[in-house]
Amino acid sequence: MTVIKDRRMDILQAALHIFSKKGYHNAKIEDIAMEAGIAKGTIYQYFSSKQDLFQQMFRHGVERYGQSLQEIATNESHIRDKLLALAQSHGKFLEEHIGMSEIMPKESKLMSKEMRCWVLEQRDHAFSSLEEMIEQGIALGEVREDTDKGVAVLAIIGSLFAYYEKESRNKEMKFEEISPMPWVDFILRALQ
Amino acid sequence: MTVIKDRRMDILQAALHIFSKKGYHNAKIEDIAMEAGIAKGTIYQYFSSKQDLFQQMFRHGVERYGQSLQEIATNESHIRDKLLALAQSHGKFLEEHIGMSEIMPKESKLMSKEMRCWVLEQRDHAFSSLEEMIEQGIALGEVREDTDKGVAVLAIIGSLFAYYEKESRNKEMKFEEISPMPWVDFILRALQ
Amino acid sequence: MTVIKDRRMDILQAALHIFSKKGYHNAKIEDIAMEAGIAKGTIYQYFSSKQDLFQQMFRHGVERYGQSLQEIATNESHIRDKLLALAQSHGKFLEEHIGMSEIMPKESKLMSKEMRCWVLEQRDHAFSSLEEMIEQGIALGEVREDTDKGVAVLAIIGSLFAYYEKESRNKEMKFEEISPMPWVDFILRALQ
Amino acid sequence: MTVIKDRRMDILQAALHIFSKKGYHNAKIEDIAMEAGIAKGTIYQYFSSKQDLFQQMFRHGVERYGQSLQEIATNESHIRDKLLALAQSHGKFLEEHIGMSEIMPKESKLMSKEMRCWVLEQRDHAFSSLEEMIEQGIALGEVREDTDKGVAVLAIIGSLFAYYEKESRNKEMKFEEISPMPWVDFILRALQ
DNA sequence: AATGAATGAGAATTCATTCAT
DNA sequence: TATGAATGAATTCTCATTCAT
Repeated sequence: MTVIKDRRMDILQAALHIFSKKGYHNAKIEDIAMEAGIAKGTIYQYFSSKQDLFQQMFRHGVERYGQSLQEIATNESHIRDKLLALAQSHGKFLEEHIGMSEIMPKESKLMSKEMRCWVLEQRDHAFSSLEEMIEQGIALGEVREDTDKGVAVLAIIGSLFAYYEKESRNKEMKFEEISPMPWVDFILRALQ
Repeated sequence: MTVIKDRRMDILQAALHIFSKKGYHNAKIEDIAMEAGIAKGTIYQYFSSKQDLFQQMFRHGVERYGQSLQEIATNESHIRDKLLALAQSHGKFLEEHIGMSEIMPKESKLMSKEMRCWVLEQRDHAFSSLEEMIEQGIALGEVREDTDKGVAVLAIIGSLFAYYEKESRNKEMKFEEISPMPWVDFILRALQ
Repeated sequence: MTVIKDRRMDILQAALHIFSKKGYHNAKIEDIAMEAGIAKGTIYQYFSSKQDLFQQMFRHGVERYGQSLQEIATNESHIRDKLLALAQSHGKFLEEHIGMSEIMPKESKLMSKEMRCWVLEQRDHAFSSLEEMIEQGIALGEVREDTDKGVAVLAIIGSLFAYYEKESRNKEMKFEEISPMPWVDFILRALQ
Repeated sequence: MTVIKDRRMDILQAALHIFSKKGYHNAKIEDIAMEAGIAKGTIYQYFSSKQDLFQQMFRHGVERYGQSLQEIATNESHIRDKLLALAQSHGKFLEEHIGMSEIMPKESKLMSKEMRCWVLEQRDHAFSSLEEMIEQGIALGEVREDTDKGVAVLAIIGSLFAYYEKESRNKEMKFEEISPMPWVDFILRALQ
């Protein structure tokens, strides 16, 4: 069985790595090519421009994050387990996409209007999943009925990011090693 | 009475505006000069480089944010009022510094090591103030004793950012017009 | 048979020409690129900066001059023939490197400390070769025994430059056409 | 008696100092102003441009050198004393105008055509004086009759510059402290 | 006359993109 | 299809010069 190398995927991976490490403007096409083990020109066989590469990479990452989040939010387990899984998944994602959360730029050039729309849609999807999670929690009697779902979701996401960011900076540990329990406990207190 | 124009301040303001709108790399020195109503070269009379300008602007913003946060966190009022004030101050700050939260880049070139340290210090100051706020709340019986202060602070900050970001994007309103009440209520539920 | 173009050499040649004609600061990178028949950016594929280009060009020229001088000074011929060869070689060199003698600048920025050292070393090498030439002349009875070798060498070099400079300016002839005989005769009188 | 400060002279002095130290292009007008103890703008009250300042400074230096040389060359003393005086005067001049010999650039922008002509004229004057010196030496029987005056003059000047340059670089002494005797002896051997 | 803040033309350098091999 | 040398638009920064005070 031959290993079929998917050049496109190699490049996407390399782009993720380099963009995350250096940010869009400091990442050189050549860096990415080198990381992918190919020549500069080859990238243009698969992507029409640096911007295109960035957008496709971004889209790829967002999709995967959204999927994983949806799966967790809509499975059958208890709210506590879901929050736990959410946090773990977030940590794992950060491990791979380290720095990605910091490169989403406002620059209109980087994000076409459609792309921006798509990102917001994806976010809304994700938020819907999480709101559904809250609803299920309410249905199961695990979450207080008077919970403002919208705010709860924002607080969950916002504090999750802040928590991982702070923890990873203070203790020099990998994202996956960070214990999500304190965060889960805190959130649960607001929900229950 | 002559109006004394403080060129340096003008430039700092213009820089804040342009950097926020376009991001560091897409903001041209000439844009900033134009916004400040001066010529390109004049900027270099007050700042040694684009990077220097960025850092001074950034420092200026961070300092002001930190001060306002500290004042609120350590005054005499109840926890609810403090959270409210915090949110309002945040909204007001975002109004002026629109987009600033999105331009803090990972790029090591933009942030000298000392600068980075200083920023983290400032953050720690801010976090300390907020932890103190929680403690006072506990002392006053307004906050549950078993609250994990560190996590609480992270959740407060993280969810505050997320809340304002989402609200402002959905409803097209100014930051100052966003009602902080839903957020305050949610956070209080976790604390009480 | 394809003509293999050595871009690096082309650029070095062009740089020599332009720097010689205009001096370091008035020589624009674009001028040099144009002279070399390439685009501005291409120069930076071969040299890291204008300064780097200057230094490499300079080093190249100095090396060649030093080699030719050493060969002449240490061969087997009589002192008169050596002086003659020296002058001819100098003329030929000036023809190619026209103006080079006038661009060696004091500016510390143009010459790194190591480069400066290297240049002085090269000079010392050259002077040693010439002193040896004088010694051989003494050994052969062609030069007076009481000759101060150090001063003689300086006088030879200094007057050689002055001679060619003056002659070329007065009579509008090429360097190679200038007769070195009057100079040789004068120097010999000091040596014999 | 009040000391009448001649601003123009102050500036000329400062310019000489700074241009000599840094070369034309690296000398900033502000540097010169600072050295002269005045403000940048003031220079433009006395000189129409940087170039004008350079030329006037240059002219001033060349004139003084030429005068001193002429005086020495045409006085009544013996050839040996004249050469000695020449060397001493040269050393003294270098002391004041340190580096000046290295800033005369080819750049056509720095030297107007008339200026260039004038410089060459001055040189011819100087050379005439020196040729006259040789002639007097011949008349007095101190110099061989068959001396090629033109070449002799060139050799005198060329070797004088080389001698001082080398000596000053090797031994770290001031120009005035360098003994001109070895040089005088060598030149005399060629002349006698 | 003296000042020095403001100006803006001009130059070095970078790097995404092209295209001949 | 893959390459990487060549390109040149775009941007930062410098500093001689001006001019209102």
